[in-house]
Amino acid sequence: MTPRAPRSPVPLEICHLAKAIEAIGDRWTLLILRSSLFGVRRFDDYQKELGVPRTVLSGRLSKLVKAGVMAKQSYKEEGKRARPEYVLTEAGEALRPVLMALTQWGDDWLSKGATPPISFTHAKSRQRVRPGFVDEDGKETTLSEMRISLRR
Amino acid sequence: MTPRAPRSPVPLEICHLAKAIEAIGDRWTLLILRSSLFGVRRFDDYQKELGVPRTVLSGRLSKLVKAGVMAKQSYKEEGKRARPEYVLTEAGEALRPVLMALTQWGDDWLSKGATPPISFTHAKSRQRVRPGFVDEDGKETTLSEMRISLRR
DNA sequence: CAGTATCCGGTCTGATACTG
DNA sequence: CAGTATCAGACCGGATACTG
Repeated sequence: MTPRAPRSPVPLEICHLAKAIEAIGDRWTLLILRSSLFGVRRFDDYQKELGVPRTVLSGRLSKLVKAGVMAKQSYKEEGKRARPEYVLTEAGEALRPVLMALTQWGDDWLSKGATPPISFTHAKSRQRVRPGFVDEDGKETTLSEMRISLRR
Repeated sequence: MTPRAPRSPVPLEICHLAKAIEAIGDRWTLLILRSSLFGVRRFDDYQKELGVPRTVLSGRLSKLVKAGVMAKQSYKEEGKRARPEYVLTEAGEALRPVLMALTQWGDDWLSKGATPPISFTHAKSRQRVRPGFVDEDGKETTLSEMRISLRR
């Protein structure tokens, strides 16, 4: 276990985790990202699904666009006029594993015995897959095999 | 890419990701968890490191204890009197991979070319490790090989 | 140290209405 | 549909003070 420390080895101001928390670490933003990872793209669809106040939604989407996590685009369905949509950028899509890991944490620790409503398996082998860490060859590295290095 | 959908396939009320966001998805809570994963345990140490208002810190720690993510204990150093400390439970410790994944997301997308202040490598091979998904044999499964199943 | 209490100005939340 | 406007109330941020 981690020994007691009066403070973290990485100062807050240069910590990339702290920056990530600053960018997406609030309730509505995380819920918006959840919806968009499920394919929701339109303003009113977010609003209806989450029940988020429209003003707040507007602000959060702008912030996500400015942060480069989402992009505002136009799409056009046949015979209908163009409408805006908010889609994940590559950076946003890269959050999928993070939120999947958080989903499984919820499965494991927040739901007393309930069968998860969504589960992740390997398409062919049907084995359950879980979040972990892999090296460049795709082999798992456990926390105890891992070395955490601080830049001086 | 995920097709456009008017709403998520999993209703919010039963979504374990939504529950996880409810439990730990706010700025201060995430920052507290960051510190505690680095070994911070005492009230004033959190307060000094994060600059969080004492009232807010008090509330967040209580909430985390109630949620089973942290525990309030006593510890005693030699020759000093006992003091409280807030430590991660097993559930809290299980968040380490989630926040490590978020850290790497920050490395990859939030910091224009800056060398990460903290990095994760395999202790022996010295290869960089990244977050991913593994099956029961510890072999990586990519997102495209993965099957996402919904419970009916 | 480890909190709780208080105060104040600001932002966020939530509800509803209005517009292109 | 996709927003902006408005408004009351809650919560937050920051400061400071007080207690065991």
